[in-house]
Amino acid sequence: MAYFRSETQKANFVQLEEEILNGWNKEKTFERSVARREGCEKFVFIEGPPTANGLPHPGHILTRVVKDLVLRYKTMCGFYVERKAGWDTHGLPVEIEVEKELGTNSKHEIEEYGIEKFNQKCKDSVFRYEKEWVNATKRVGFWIDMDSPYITFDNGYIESVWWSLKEIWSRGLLYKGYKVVPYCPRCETTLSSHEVAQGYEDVEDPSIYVKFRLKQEQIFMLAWTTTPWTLFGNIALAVHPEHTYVKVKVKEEILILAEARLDALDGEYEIIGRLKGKDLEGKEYEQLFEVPVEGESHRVITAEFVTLEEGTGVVHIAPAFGEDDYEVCRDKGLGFSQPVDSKGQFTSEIPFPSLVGVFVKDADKRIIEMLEQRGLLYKESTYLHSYPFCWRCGSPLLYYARESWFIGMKSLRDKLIANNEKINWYPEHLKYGRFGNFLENIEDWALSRERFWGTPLNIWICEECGAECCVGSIEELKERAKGLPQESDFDLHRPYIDEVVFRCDECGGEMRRVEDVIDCWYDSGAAPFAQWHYPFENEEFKRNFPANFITEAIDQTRGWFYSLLAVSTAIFDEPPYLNVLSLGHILDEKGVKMSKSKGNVVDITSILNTTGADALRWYFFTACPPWEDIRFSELAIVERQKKFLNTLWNSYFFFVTYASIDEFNPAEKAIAMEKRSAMDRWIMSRLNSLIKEVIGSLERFEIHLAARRVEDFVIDDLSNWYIRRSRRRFWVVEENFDKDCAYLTLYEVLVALCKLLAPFVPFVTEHIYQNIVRTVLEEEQESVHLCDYPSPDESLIDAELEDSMDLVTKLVEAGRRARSDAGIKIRQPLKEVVVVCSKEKSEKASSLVGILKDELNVREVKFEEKSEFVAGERYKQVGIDEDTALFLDISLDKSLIEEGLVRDLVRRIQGMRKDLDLDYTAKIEIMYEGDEEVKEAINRFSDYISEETLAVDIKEGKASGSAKEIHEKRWKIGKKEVYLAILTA
RNA sequence: GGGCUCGUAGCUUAGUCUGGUUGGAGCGCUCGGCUGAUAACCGAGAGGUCCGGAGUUCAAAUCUCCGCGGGCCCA
Repeated sequence: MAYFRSETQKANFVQLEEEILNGWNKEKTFERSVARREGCEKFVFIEGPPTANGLPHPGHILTRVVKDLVLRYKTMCGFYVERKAGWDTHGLPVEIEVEKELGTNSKHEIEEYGIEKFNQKCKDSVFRYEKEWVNATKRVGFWIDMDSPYITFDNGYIESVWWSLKEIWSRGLLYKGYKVVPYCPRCETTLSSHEVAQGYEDVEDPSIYVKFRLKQEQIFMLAWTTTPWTLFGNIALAVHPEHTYVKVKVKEEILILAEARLDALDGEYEIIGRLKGKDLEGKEYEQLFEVPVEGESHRVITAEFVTLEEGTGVVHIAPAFGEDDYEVCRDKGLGFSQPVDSKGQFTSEIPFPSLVGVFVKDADKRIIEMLEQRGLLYKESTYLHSYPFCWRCGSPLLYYARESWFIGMKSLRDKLIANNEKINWYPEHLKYGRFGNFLENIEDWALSRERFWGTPLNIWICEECGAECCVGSIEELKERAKGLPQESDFDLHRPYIDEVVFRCDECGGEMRRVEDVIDCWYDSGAAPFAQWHYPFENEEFKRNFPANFITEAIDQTRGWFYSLLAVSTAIFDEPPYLNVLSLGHILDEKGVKMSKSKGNVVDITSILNTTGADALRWYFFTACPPWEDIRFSELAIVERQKKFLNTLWNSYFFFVTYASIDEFNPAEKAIAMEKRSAMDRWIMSRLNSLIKEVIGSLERFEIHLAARRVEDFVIDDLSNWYIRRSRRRFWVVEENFDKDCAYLTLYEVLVALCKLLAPFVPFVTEHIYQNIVRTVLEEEQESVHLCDYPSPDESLIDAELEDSMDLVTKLVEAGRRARSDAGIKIRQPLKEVVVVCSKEKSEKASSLVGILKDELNVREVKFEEKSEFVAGERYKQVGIDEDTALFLDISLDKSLIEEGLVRDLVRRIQGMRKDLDLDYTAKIEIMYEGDEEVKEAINRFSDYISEETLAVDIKEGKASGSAKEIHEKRWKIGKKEVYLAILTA
């Protein structure tokens, strides 16, 4: 009875994977793999939540399989690895998708449409492609709990976020300020940096040099700008404290500018004085236009950001229209002026009635004219630079100061840096590179968004006295807001929350919520605790913090990787994760980023349906280091499958085919390793060396090295050497010890390989495991994914033996080359090969001499020392290294020729068996016709021929009759004509 | 425009941190061999300005600087 199910030589991976998926589903294998480790040391993972309002992209799939590999590996290593899925559901990108659908173009239109309806649409849209996400996730084998995911729009999640914001607020870190943000005056909305990045275009803007007259002196500061309209908001002029400035006489006027920027002047000038920038500090100048200003203004200040690359070294500062401008004015305690409204039009604050209500960019020309008239324009030209435009409507964006709520990250800078110290980054350069630099220069977090679909900012302000109150829980909300429905399903989103009004504790006035929602990056940054509804439900969070591992693509460095660290540092002063793997992106075949607009996004689903998930996974793992960009190639996926998965399959196929024939049962055999052959000990040694390397690489997230090592092992060591060299041992008909050793060794290697590869290619390994383990060893785990990861058995690693095999391989290669050079095919037996080498080497190789003999098809292998061997003419020589060479005796005699002829005949008969697709065990009869030499050779070697070809009878003559099936062919072997026929029942 | 990163045969890549034999593989190509040996395998061959330039050094794919190109982030 055969113990193993027989297989087809060609695997149908797609079908196999679907069967395995069904099996896992039925057996609850994932759940059991997690549960089995309950109580063990935890390996905490946080899923970076995707948004399901679009289809999953190849990059998402890559991230998912890398996560899966690591989590499966850690589970098999004995860790308790829970995996909670998550969905990111808030934010501007969601709103924009809905706006597209509704055809709205501004906030105003949304309000008209109704916030309630709009938010409902947003909520509906975020799971539009949930099914596709779930299917793709399952199909690629990513084991994650999608039945109880965390969802950022859930009340419980929002409540945790609120709690955390209140923590921050009560420490005085959540404050209201102004932020200069890119703003579309037509859509009346701020844009995210991502949107802004999409809209840069090269444009020509005016370039003007403006003269600012110093008070009490007939001297002008010369400043340069490309945005004349911002001059109405001018508050200060900035110079660099250390650079040299010059007073120059031009015609009748005295101008001040940086010495290094004298090029900016036209015509003749005379330098009449030099001074440092800091010497100019505090000088007051006359306002260009009479615009009301709150606070101090119109004096010269110093700033490090002033450069000498363009302009005059004197920078016009308008805090309402520039981020640097705003910050420097704030730092120096200067005032503020905002003569532009939210539509980008001048307000009545400016002293020119004809410009009131005019769009700022349209006013440039007239402003220049007015300067000219007042004699304040030094010169005018145009300037080509890149400027951002609204990606939706094409309007030029304005940098515009808006009221905004901030988290004071700057004051947490040292803590952020200290916490980053505790994190291992893969690749390492990010730690102090991109990420570290970012932390060094960290800015306060602009948290609020003047939008609709997001976690509402939980701050209420008294309309009477301005008192602030931050609500940290639903409980607190209900307490404060009389008349709020007490049922628990009150939706915390806008617009409902907007209607909740408090009574002010201070003055009894009405408190209303700040209308903003918060940046959705804060939502996902809160995932470590909010996914467990901490602190309202405590236990899970405490066991799951900090996380051991997160991984996402490189673009998350300043995204989620940062928001996690920022939130966690602000609230717990702990790093939220200890290891972070940053993945590269997937580019198309030409190395260009995949994007919808370019239409070069690959359809992963079709690859999964035609080639399979294991092949895709293996490609991702082997293609390059995980942190580098992959040039995606569908052809390469198929190639790797052919190369690796097919070879693995064929090794397995070879085993089950012969193990079935021989009714081999591993449960009944136990043979100590030292009793097995050198070949067996060698492959086991290689296997254990491999296990060691794979574990080492995986611990460093060098997934590509681990995978490539296994691939080399399977193809070179196992298939092309061990199995090829050992196959005759399996063909022996009768029971014998050596055959048992071979079966047992191959079996053990395959089982270990299954476990080793299970995290990489979970489907095919499960399939193989089910057939070769579960069928015979019932006490074993029911799934390969429930097994322990292999650990290397050092006692089986024999470095010396591996060395010797290396040497033999080299000798074989040399021998084959010698044959090739001499034009003698391998089927032709030769008399001897002489290896000239050191004594040390010959001792090494001597135990493996049988392999050499067989591979090179020679009757004898001799070892000689260099000094003692003189090669005759009949030897073909091939050098190996300085003191090693191989000499092949290429002389032929009658018996060698005859033996060669016999092997040729056997080869033909085997070919004919294959033509008929005969069963491996089917017996045949042979009939032949040929000359005397053929007849003699066949007679002399009839036993050998019968054994090799499973012939029960060999007769001379032509086949005829109808009792048997006849397959006949005429062959030319060398110069001889031979007729061969095989007869089968 | 700035920061980080990658650039090695037609393609995919190892080697770069830690400078030192003749820069290794695989796919593809040419020739030969082998096959109850798997869309496989073996041997040989063609194919490299190691992105370009400069520098450091006895010696540079490797270290430094300046460019060019791709990618990401930021403006």
